[in-house]
Amino acid sequence: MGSAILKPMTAIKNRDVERSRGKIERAAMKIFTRQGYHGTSMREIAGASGFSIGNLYNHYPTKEDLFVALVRKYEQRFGEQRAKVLGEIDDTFFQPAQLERLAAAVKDVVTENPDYWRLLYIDVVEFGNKHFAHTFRGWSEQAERVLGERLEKAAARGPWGGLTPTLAFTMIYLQFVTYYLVETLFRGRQHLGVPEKEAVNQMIRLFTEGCWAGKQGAGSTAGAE
Amino acid sequence: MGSAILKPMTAIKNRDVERSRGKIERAAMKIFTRQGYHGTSMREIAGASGFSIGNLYNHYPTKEDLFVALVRKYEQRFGEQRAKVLGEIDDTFFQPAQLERLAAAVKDVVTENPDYWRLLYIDVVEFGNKHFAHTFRGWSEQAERVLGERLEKAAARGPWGGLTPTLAFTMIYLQFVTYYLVETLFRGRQHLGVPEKEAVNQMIRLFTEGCWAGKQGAGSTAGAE
DNA sequence: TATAAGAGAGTGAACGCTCGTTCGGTACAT
DNA sequence: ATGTACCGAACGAGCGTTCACTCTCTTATA
Repeated sequence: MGSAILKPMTAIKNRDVERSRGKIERAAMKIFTRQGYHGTSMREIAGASGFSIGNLYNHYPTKEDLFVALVRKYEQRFGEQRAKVLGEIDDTFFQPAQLERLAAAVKDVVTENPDYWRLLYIDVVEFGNKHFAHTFRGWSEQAERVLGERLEKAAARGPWGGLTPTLAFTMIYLQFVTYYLVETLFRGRQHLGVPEKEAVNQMIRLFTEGCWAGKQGAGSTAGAE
Repeated sequence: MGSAILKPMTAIKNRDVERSRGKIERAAMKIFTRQGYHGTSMREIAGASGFSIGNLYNHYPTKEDLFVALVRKYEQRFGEQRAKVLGEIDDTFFQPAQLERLAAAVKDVVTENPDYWRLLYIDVVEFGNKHFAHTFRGWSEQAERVLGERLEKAAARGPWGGLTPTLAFTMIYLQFVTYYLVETLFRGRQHLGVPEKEAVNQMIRLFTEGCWAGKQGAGSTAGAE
């Protein structure tokens, strides 16, 4: 109670502290994601952020605590960006034009946050996925929460057979993520052998129309030979 | 020529050398993939392999050379395994039953080689993808080479619209890989919210039948409500 | 209003330790 | 004798972390 009156300084100071931590974390992120956790020294981070080694330990008890701070910060930032992108999609998810928009959105989210994925990979190989594991549990529940109502409306619009709309959407989303991850982070320029536009086109066609020539009605409409 | 006669020892010795290197590389792989490149010391590798530090340098000029040897070895091993699995698939690729077999095969390849993927992630974050980048270029060309004839036969069997069989197959393959990678390496147990069997079932359904309720003939054949 | 006391951001030398790598050496097969 | 797989102490550099310190504000007291 009344802490704002008893300590008016904290409000001003906190802004400086946050600015310093921002500087430190920006520098740390840059180096960690390019050299890995064990390949990065506190001295490098200190030098790049413009602070002394000692001061780093005023803000973060250990090197790992600094790393964890980065994980939390960029996890939240990425989560917000993803939620924003998914929020802008209307309930016509599965129409080709809408999937094209989804692909473009995924491209932005993936290519604008390469360091988020690098952080994830660092955690996987150097910490046994200790800090990120929770992200991958209940992924579809998250999708359900964010897209639930709209997906139900989409589901009511057509025949779905045994296909679950939420699952279908998550799989399509994942396919786009994988495509752009390989293209950017793994430097597989045109890894599918065709330009991006064509690759996306093909993915959408596959997802919307399917590829099974033997499907119920198709066999009779086109010559098999 | 005649080196086998001039140097009979080398043949015998080489076997010992290969056995030693095998021991070293097995130990190195285990530690590298659990702690990253910079998080692993030559002393640890020496201890785990049962050799001295000095002897490691008789076989590998530097620590990075040892790492590169691992990359080449396991890249080849993984490539062979993948080729074997793909070779066993007959030319009815896109039938649900066949895709189910493909999913099972991908599951084996992914879950039996988690360290291959860890090595890849290490290279991405600690070496800027220096050693693995070439793997991701011309991926579909590789698929074309391995599956070419069979895919052409499959292509001749049905109507494909604008869909390229090779691309379709690669995308399906990638989707399965992604699914099992997330399940095993990223510990996202049932990350799609349903058991594996159901998830694979849904993926296959999506790929074979598509999900677009508005597709040409579907509206009239099934009740939309 | 002037001032002493306190809190805490920032510093960098120093500590104990581990790192990758080197090198003089042994043991043994040819 | 020659070559080589193997050893392990030693080297210089660099690591994460600590600590005694300064400087700048805020707050309490006179």
